Amino acid sequence: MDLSDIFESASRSKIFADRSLLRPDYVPLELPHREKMITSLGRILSPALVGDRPSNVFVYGLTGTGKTAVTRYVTSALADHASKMKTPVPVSVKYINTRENDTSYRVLAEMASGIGIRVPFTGLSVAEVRARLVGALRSITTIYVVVLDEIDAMISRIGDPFLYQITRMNEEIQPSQMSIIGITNDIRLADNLDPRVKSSLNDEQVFFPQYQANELQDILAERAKLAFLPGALEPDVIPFCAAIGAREHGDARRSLDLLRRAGEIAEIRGANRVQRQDVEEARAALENDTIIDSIKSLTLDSRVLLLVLANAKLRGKDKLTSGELYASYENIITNGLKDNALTERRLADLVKSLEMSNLITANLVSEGRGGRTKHISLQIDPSRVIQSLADDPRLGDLAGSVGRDVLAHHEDCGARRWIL
DNA sequence: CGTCCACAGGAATGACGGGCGG
DNA sequence: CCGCCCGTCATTCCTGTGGACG
Repeated sequence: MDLSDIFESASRSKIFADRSLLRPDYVPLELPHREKMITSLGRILSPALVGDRPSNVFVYGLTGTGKTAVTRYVTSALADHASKMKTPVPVSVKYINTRENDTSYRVLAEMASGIGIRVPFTGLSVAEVRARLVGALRSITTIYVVVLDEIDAMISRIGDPFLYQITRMNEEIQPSQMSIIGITNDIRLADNLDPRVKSSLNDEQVFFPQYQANELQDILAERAKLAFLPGALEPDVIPFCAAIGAREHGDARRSLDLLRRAGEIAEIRGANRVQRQDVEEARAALENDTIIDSIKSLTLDSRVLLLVLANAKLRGKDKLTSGELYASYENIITNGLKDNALTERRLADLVKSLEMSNLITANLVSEGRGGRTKHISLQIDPSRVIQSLADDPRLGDLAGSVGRDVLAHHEDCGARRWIL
């Protein structure tokens, strides 16, 4: 088979009609079981069409409950409608993901770009960016609806004073007006906010409950109708994907990912139907992907931490204290990897970020006279860690020897010891 | 009931590369 | 090209702390 055959067969899929409909960022035209949220958000924003500033809104709901899709859908419908019917005041809409744009500078820069102002992505002072944004809004007249997605991520990084600053901008940007839609999956976010921010941002709320399994089925079926070729899905595939998503807090994104990945697996298999078995494999593959991806993005120091934890776990010690971890880490680093090990303080931050990416857990414990420390343990299969680190030229040998040593360890119990 | 362990984690500071405006 | 400011990484110095031990 030559290349053109491969490309040819790939372009004539036996499974997918349009794979892009299953991508996570696709905003569908139909959002089943979200009619209520669509109408309430629409009602909240509708004053924009008659030239009034809509209230600020908080949109609550766990991941994969359709917050982002509904908000994007409603805001873009609002903008379309406004431009079509030539409203007295034009309406502009900007969607900003504050996890990707997680500094005040970048958020302000994105806000500026939403009304056509280009700001260099670094180099100016925050105050300067803000001034340009305000100036631009003042020079035109618009109702500017700004969506701040994953706003909890932003607040934990830059804090709510920034949010307060944004809400206060309204006083300076006349004749323009601005509304903020904050999207969060932290249900209790408002409780921890500065009361002033809370009162101005929390005028209106839209809550997104978890999807039930049967609702997820509807969503998947709706999407599958166009994404897959007729008859490409075994009848139990969609219910199975829905069941998995339902079990994980009613997460539609998760279900859709599974469905797409299962389709890809079936396609690679050369089959023309997706089976339940493909979904099983898709689940394992997706899990593996996120682990590999997060390990790949780590620095040498964090990788060594994982390696130490993997080694300990393979030897039956699944918990290390911060002190033990640091000692082993320092040992490896100074034995030829780098000149200087990081300090304990810095390592504490690395541990924290590893914990954030769910690779490890770190529980604060106090053992009286034994002191106060963290019990740190690997959350993933240690062989995965070793496998992922084996192609790091700096760690390959080390990772390999951990693996070999454990093999040897199993063969003749404890005859050899591999010292970290 | 105070001590004291083994850290946690905040604050201040600095080095550094990127990228502006002038 | 300079001076400035940015975000990021890292260090130094520091105060805080849950609970077993004495």
